[in-house]
Amino acid sequence: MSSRVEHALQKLKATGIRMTPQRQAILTFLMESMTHPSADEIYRSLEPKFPNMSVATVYNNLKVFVEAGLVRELTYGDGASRFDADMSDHYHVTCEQCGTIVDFEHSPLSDIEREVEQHTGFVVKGHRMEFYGTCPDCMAKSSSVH
Amino acid sequence: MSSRVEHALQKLKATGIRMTPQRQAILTFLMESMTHPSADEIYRSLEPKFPNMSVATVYNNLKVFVEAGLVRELTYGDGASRFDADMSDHYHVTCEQCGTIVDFEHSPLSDIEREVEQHTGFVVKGHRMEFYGTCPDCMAKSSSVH
DNA sequence: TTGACTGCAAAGTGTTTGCACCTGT
DNA sequence: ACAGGTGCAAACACTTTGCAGTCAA
Repeated sequence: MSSRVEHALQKLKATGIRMTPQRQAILTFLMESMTHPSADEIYRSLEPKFPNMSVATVYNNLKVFVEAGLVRELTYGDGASRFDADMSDHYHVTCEQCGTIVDFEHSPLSDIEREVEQHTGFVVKGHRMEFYGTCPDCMAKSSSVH
Repeated sequence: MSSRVEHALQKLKATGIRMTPQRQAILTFLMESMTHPSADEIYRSLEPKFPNMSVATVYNNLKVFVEAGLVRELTYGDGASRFDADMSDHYHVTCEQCGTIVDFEHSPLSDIEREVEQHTGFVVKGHRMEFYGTCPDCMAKSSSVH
């Protein structure tokens, strides 16, 4: 298990949150995954290891993680929420064809946040930016259809 | 009725989409509204005028408008989608306390889109940015609680 | 030991769909 | 006339909740 996961587990323990095999498996899976999985994807991925685990447990734990500040919930137009255990500042690029979500590292645009504050009178705590388009794979596929 | 609404109705007609009182009312309400209402809010707002209209009709028509490029669907973490008939480039500022959504005019960040393309190989069609924080009203309320 | 967690099933939301009837063009 | 729209209810997908039994600390 990576030290990142261990660090997260420590953080949970410090908050008085109990450690269970399911909880640990869900968090580990999320932290080691690059694909921003949905609750159902997590559920199905862990099924071999936890055949009796219920979806409710996945949802319950995701909520615990989000509240503990370990995980971020991403909502898109389509169906289910996706979950991201990478809490560093980064944006997402989504393929409209196949649904792939890729990270894009970029320093946060704090200057534009200040602009928003000046124009709206809000106190801005953060922002979220999503790009959408077509991924290289889908581009290749559609261009090969002559 | 504003000329903006009339123009939109013309656009629909040109696409071969039939005009009905319900459809017209939903579109007019959306275009004259500043609050990015949800389907249910639209439904309830039009209830006095159309007591027999069903929610399905609201959803059906919103889908028609989105497909016709007249309306944009906004999804947030919480429950329902919200709909925005302002198709100009702008971003949204959401109050985490009361849920108010305010528009923020800003020239689109096309330079960062190009950056994304270079780093990810995607063809980027657009982006969406949401700011979140506290609105002036809620700030006043919380600071008055000594 | 005991409060927190799990699994299950049932309930809740928001949205879509199937179908008979109706209406705009 | 008739393709397309409406209203209604049932179906859906995702998520939450209630509860009895279980387990980590």
